[in-house]
Amino acid sequence: MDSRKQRVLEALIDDYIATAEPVGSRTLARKYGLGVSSATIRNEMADLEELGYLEQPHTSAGRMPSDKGYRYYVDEIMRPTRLNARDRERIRHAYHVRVRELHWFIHQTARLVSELTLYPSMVVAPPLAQALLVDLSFVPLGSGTVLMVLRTSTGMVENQTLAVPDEFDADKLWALAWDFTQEFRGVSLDELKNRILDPLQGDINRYRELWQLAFKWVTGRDGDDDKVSLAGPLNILNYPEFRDIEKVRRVLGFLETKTAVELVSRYFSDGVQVVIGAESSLDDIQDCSLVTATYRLHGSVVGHLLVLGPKRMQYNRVTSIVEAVSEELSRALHG
Amino acid sequence: MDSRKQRVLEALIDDYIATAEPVGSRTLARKYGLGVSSATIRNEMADLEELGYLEQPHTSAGRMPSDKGYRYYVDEIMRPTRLNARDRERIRHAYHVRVRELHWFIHQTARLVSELTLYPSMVVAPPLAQALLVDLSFVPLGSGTVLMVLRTSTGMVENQTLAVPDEFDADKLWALAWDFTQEFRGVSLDELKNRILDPLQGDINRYRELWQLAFKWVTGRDGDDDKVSLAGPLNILNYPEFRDIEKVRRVLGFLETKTAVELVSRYFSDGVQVVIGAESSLDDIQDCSLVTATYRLHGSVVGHLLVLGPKRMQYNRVTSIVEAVSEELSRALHG
DNA sequence: ATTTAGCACTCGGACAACGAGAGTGCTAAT
DNA sequence: ATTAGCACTCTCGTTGTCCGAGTGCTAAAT
Repeated sequence: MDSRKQRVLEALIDDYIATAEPVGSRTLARKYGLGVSSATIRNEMADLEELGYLEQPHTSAGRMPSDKGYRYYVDEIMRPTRLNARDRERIRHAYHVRVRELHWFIHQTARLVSELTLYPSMVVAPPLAQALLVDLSFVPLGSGTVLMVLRTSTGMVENQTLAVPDEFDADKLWALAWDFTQEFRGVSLDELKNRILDPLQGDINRYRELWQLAFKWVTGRDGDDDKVSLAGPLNILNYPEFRDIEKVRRVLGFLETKTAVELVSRYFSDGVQVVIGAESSLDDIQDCSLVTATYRLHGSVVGHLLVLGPKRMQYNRVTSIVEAVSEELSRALHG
Repeated sequence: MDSRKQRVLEALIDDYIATAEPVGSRTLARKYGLGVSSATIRNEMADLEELGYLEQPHTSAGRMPSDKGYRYYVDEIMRPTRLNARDRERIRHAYHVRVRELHWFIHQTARLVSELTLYPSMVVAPPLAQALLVDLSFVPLGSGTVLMVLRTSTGMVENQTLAVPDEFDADKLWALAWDFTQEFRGVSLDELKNRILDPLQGDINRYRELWQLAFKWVTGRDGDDDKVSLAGPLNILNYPEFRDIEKVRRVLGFLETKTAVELVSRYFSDGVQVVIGAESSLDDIQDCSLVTATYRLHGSVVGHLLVLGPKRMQYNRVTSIVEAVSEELSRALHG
């Protein structure tokens, strides 16, 4: 792979990304200043194909990048672009608000990323199972309902209104929450699940039912509702590779069922990762690429951020965006 | 419109609903026991077309119902079907849970309806603007954050975590919430917006900033986030009329932007309503029908429920489902 | 030893011609 | 009033043809 081959590959991928059409030698010679004739390029292309970087949909068509070609492009050729001032500003100011709710951050981030990239984007919240319980409190709302508020070490504040069997006054509830917190502070929700619910003694006994409700609620929080925020799914309809309704169904279905959560935990390591086509080994998104990044809370990786698009994705722009946003998000969560 | 025409129209619509193909006279004569020959039916069909109930995509095709035809079918011909035991059970048990969160009910309902009908479904929560403030409370979460909890007369419990300027202890917060509640109880959020924020005096003055935050939060709640729950949008991909990506984009876009909220308030009256095609005068869903219903809280209508599908919708089944669910939901909210 | 011009070849897509099939409307017979 | 029969119309799928884009190869040029 000499440097001219690289330049040919780069030009071809750039063109294919822009047009979604197989690229021929003539086009390449004309539009990109490669300084050689189309015949020479033809030879180079034949070589690149033999090496596995390009493929041909059929004999007399131009060539398009293979997964391996994209991989080489992403790893070796592509240089990160600097985002324009407008986008940088947008990212910088995205989190300047009073709201401190983790869900809000997640949601906001997904929207921001999908609007900047024009691809669908998902943000995965810190997995609750690994979070440690910080405290639990109850807020009496009257008429037999109570608001339970759970705080965890990942900064999540989850809450839910429940119907409770008896009326409780504020003091009783306060005492109960206190006891609960004392009992379980610092325990991970995952581990909590395996705790046997001690038969309660003494004073506490009267609150058994509420205690049990709380326990059940706290440990039952891993239904992945709300843990993932999806934005801009319809963006994929703008790309010609999704003209086929079956593909749309697969991809949107994939996004909707949030299989991505599981997937993303596989590309867990820090930093920006690119997954191209079949590399994900997920049938539904064989024709897609993903760009993922992690974000941090107090220095440790707690969640992921993900962009899904056609393989013909603007990798350099997307990776830049994803990197900038994940950094800004980590910074915002820290403060 | 004699009774035989009615029967022909009914058979034709039933067939068209089942097949999505224009129906010819021969098919009608063969599959439905109308007791007359295809020639007779042909004459009837010609009449029905002249009356505006049917239309022909082109000369030598069968016929399909026009909007007017569907309208007649819905209003005059169709008889409600009794749901099967399984579905009835499903609806009856849908709300047997301890969770008392309005959002949960909304979400659950949307899912239930879309799964039963196999069409996309939306549920619109009670408009906050018209709700009256019942009370506001603050829960200190430590490290400069506070959870604000708002209760309204529509049973909504909204809450949000905010970063606050100073540390507050529980007593101060309690006092502040008490004052806030005293000041504004019974005021609708809409009206509250027009209240001038009295310059605070005396003791309260110290909390000015938190007070303002709370006020801003309470009155700023009508961004329609969360007010609408959408389920099963991808169901439309199962119907052949949405083979075309442009239509899909329009309809999913319509659902995503939640224009439906505004639309639905126009069909506000109680009970189950059917809107067919152009009747909605919304370009994006010209090829769709909607079935809407209202649900009640303590006897008065507070929200809506909506199913969107192709005009070729199973009107009788959908109306039955929507009716049963909205009743069950009202019942559940009442308790 | 590379590069390039030239040329024959291949393949898909667009287009027209065509026939089959479905369905109609009309007329005449029942 | 109904129905059988028939000519007519229109769509859709198939087939054949042509065109253009693009290739690979060979031979000439640098």
